[in-house]
Parts: sequence; structure tokens; C-alpha cells
Amino acid sequence: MIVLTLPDGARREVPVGTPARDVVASIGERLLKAAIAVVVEGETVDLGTPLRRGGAFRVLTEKDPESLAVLRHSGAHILATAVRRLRPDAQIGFGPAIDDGFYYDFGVEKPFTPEDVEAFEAEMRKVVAEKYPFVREEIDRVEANRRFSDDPLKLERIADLGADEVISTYTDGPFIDLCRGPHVPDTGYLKHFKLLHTAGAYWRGDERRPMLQRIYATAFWKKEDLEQHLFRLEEAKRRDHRVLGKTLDLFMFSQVSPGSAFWTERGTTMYNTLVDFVRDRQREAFQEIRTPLIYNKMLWEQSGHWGKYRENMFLIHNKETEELDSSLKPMNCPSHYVLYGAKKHSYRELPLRYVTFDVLHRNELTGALSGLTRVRQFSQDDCHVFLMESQIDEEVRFLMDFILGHYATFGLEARIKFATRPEVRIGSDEMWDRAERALESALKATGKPYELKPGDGAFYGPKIDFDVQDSLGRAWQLGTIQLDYAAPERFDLQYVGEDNTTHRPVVIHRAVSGSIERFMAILIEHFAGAFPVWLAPEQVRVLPISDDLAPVAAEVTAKMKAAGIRAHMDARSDTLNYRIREGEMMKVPYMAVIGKREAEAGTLAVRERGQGKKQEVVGVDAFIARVLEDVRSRSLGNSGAATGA
RNA sequence: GCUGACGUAGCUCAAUUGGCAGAGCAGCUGAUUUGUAAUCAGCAGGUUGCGAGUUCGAUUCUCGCCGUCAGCUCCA
Repeated sequence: MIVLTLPDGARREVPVGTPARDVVASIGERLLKAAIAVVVEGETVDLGTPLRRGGAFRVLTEKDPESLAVLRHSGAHILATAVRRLRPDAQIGFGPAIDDGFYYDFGVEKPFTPEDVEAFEAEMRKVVAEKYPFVREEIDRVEANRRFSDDPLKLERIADLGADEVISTYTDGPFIDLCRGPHVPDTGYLKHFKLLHTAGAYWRGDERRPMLQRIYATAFWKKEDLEQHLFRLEEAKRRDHRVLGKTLDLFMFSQVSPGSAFWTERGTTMYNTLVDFVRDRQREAFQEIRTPLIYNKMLWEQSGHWGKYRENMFLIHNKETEELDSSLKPMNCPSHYVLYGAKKHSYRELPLRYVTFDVLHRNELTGALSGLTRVRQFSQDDCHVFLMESQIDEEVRFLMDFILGHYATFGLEARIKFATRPEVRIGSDEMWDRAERALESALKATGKPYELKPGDGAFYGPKIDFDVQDSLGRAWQLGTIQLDYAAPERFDLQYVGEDNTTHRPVVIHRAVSGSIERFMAILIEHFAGAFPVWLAPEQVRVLPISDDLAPVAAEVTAKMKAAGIRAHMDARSDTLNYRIREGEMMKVPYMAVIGKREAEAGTLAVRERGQGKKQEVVGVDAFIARVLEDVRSRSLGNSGAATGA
């Protein structure tokens, strides 16, 4: 017998091997109808599964988020069912549920065409209508090998299974798949789904293995949820920074330098504004430095990059030695160590924080490049802190405040992750114990919630990562605080302590925006190009209604510029409507219209971005004061994040 | 790097089976002097990504290169 504890504390005692369905039925008939699967001691199993162990027991219905993954996994099987019907020769790879849906990998001679995908979706609807139950079977290894003898992918998977693992299959109508489960009761449960796109994917992610054809899809319990998801995908397309970069005239790319942005005047204004913002916040407690862009291999040999990272560096040909023995820097750390190590440091200087915005180059694979989010040339708001071990606690708190304050300025929410020692690492266990303890206690002291990521740390030390969610709910890993005991050893860094002997400092690597380029991309998408006033490349556009008012408008524009406002006049002879339309499309936060009335009264008819005809007539000085206040307070005002524009 | 799709005017996109490369917007010129999201007319704009090949003839078909995009384990 096993004992199951229900969420309300009630207990059920049932014989070993009782199907979960029977337990659910004993709780209530209506619950059985709504049930998708059950969770026993944290493990999700389907209703047909014989229960082998007891513990906390709860029933999943459509309302439980976990049930969606079950539905999607079943969706993957239904997709495979349809594909096998139309393409019986297709080999079956993996078909898991993923964050936003599911996919399935198929081994086929010819890649799928968009028409194939349409046909698969139509066929899936048939499979759904046929309501095949998902039948679970547990079989032994010999039987498993026999059943999947025609599919080398599955045979390989079976061979990888541990000796003590239960091998199970799931059958829905004509389709059988090696699968751990769980699944929904029958194929009829999949009502709202859509196949999205296809792509090549290496078998088991290994580029030396054959390439399979992956079909991505998504599914939801409710029609509205599916529609909302598809709408979100559309919305993401509309906010795509690569598109907005063009229409808002911020940056471009050219085949003469793949992966490196050309910034226009408007884009450069924004870029500089962002950098100035960080620089300003760092003015008091940090020391900004600049180090060379090119180094010979001595440095990279010392840092260890020459061995492991050389493929990703842009190497430079040496005329005298005829060798590729130097490179553009792909990161700042080693050069900061060189500068630190060049003179003696007292404990009184610590923590010493070197910051820089130097340009970095990484030779990314061509296929990895994508807009501003994956580039070959970029800058980081990079910082290396040299400190005593006893200062870690306070320093981490200081850096965290700094980082979170940065995101808050843009209305971005951060999730904090604490990553501990990976399997492949350097340094003793004792060192890792100390480092992890120090970092986590500092993290705890901040009182902020965080997530644990065991094994996800850097090879030289544990770290805290900051994942930021933009206005579409997409997560980006930006900031990081990494503890490093290894670099000070490698570079023999020292400080003179209170006791007048030399000691080894600890290094903390810190980034806030990550790369400025990528952060720009995130901001463009987060705000949908409608930037807060302080960040907008053009803050005010002054529009004289007719030519004869241009001199007045020019004077007003000059006054705004003198006050430090990024103002431009548009006195072209096009109609006011035309010029306003253009200003709105360029997402200028304010348009100031000057007609005869305003010229005489010394006022402006102010139109706020996205507010349509709602206009306000204010004095020139009052308006200037208002814009300056927007800038000073870095108000999010009517930015795209605030309005969803 | 690998797989697939794509590359036509500054931008967004057309161009039957291979048969003179087009449109809208933007630009320029002129007229219009405008009161809150497109005034009208005219003009100009191209080595169809680059290079070979097939053909009487290539934007279209074939090959190579360059670039862009979707992806390349969230494990049965």
C-alpha cells in the first residue's frame, strides 16, 4: 500500500500500482473530468500511470501552469503522428515542450516546405478530431529495441538510458513513441495550436551529427491565450529594433563590416546619452580608464585566452614576424590587471573600481550575428573591482544597488540569479566554498529574492546574474557580478596590507547594461521606439504654421537649444498635417506648433506624442522648464513602455 | 561554421511559361501658406548583392562567393 496526501491534508491509502485516474475518481467525478495529470511528490505523471510511491498528491487541471507543458508535449506527439502519416519515412528525434510551445525534430531526406507544414497542421486537426487515447506501456530494453528497430535515432536514445530507468512508450492511434510522459488523456485535448516555423537542428545539438528538421509550434488551453500569444509575436515584430533602427534613423549595417553597427547622428545621440548616464552615476565611486585595443599574444597567453578563445579573436598580422601574434581585445579584464599591476597599491585604496567603455571585438560566427543583439564590435559598461576578501559583502551590496537602480530608470524589472560552481572549474574546493559563501551572504543581506542556479557559475568563480524583462515579457541576461579568485593569481596582483606585507586582492567583474549595443536594442524594443524625453534623440520639434512665422520659430528653437534641449525646427513648406504626421512617425516626444496667435502671445501649442489632438497652449519658458524637468527626473512619461504604444 | 529561406530604386514591395524592370512612399523642381497623422503637378532615380555559366535573349535556370533572416538539446 502507498499513502497519498491531498492538498487539503486528507489521506488516501491505495494499493501499489493503482492508476492515478482511480485516485482522482475517488476524490470526485467532476475533478476527474477536469483532470489533466497528477503530481506525486513533485513528479508529474498522467492519469493512466500506475502509482508506485506515495507522498504529496495533487491534481492538475487547465488552471495549473504545469498542465500546459503536458498539453504541449502531447501536441508534439500529435505533430509527429501527422508527419508520420504524410511522410512515413521520417525518423523521429526529440519532441519536448518548451517555454512558449513545443517542437519536434524529424530526420528526413528533403527539408520541409511551407506547404508541407500547412499539410501537417491540417493532418494534426484530423488526429485531434479522432481523439486517440494516449496509452502508456512499460517495456524492457529488448522489446524497446525491437519496436524501434527502424529508427536509428530512437535506438541511440534507448542505448543511452540507464540500466535502472523505466522504459516507456506512448501510443496515440497509429503513432508510437519512446517517451517518459506524461500526456493528456487523448489527442482531442489539443484544441488551440499553431505550427510556427521550421529550422534545421543538429541531432542532439552536435554539429558533427546529422541535421534534423525541426518544426516549432505552440498550443494553449484557451483560444484567447493562443491569440494573445500570436498577437505578442506580431507585436514583437512591430517593435523589432532592426526595423525601428531603420525607420527611426538610428543605425544601420553594411556588408562591408558585418556585425558592426553604423550609428547615425540620431543613434549616436542616444548612444552617448546612455553612456553619459552610466558615466555620471559612476563619477564618484569609480575610476574610468582607457586601455589599448590591440595586444600581442603575451597578454593572452598570461590570461589563458590564447589557448581557448583565439578562434573568437580578431588576429593581427605582424609584419616583422610574419605571424598572427596579436589581436584586438575581446574583453577588458586582462588590460585592467596590467594597469593595476603596474604600481603598488595600498589597502587604503580598496575597493578600487576601474570602469571603461572601451570598444571590444569578438569574431562571432556569421550565423550567430543578429541586429544589435549579437555583434562583432561593441562596448560594455565594464568594471573590475579590486578588493580585500573582507570587503566582498559590502561591495556586492553596493554593486547590486547600482545595477538595480540602472534598470529601474528604464522601468525594467530584474530577476536575480545566483550561480554556483560548475563541473569544469579552476581553484580548490576550499576557495569555492569561501567564494560562494561570501557572495551568497552578501546577496542574502540585500533582502532581494533570488533564484539558485547550481553549476552555472563561471569557471573561475560564482556569480550573480541579472535577467531583465522588457515590456513584452521577454527575458535578457544583462548585468553580472562575478567573483574571481583566479585572475589575481594569474596576474600576480597584490596590495600592501595594514600589516605592511603583500596580499592577494580578489577581483569582481561587473557589467550593468552588458553590451551598450544590445542594451540599445532592448531599449528600442521595450519602448517601441517611443523613448522617454531624456533619452529621445530629438526631444522637441518646432513647427511654424506658415513660412512667415519661421523666424519666430527659429528664435524659439534657438532658445530651447541654448537651454540644452535637443530641439529641431521643421519649417518646410508642406502642410502642418504632413509635418505632424512625420513627427509622430519619428516618435518625437513633443511637437511645438507656432501660429499667429502663439507668435503674438509668446506661447506654443504643444502636442504630446501619442496624444492626438489633445493640445495645450503654454508659454515658451514654461514649456522649456517642463522639458528640462522631464530630462532631470528621467520621467518615463508617455514613452512606449508606459503607454504600450 | 552548419541547414533552410531570402537579396529588385533611399524605404516597402510588383514583374505570366526566360522576351524592353514597374508602383507607392521618400528625394528634387514648381505651385500652394497651410491650426494638429499624408495639398497638387512635374522630374529624376537601377550593372536586379557580386562573379561565372547555359541561352538568340537571364531579375527569372545552374554553380561559386558576399550579405540578411529563422534556427542549431528548454534532452525519450
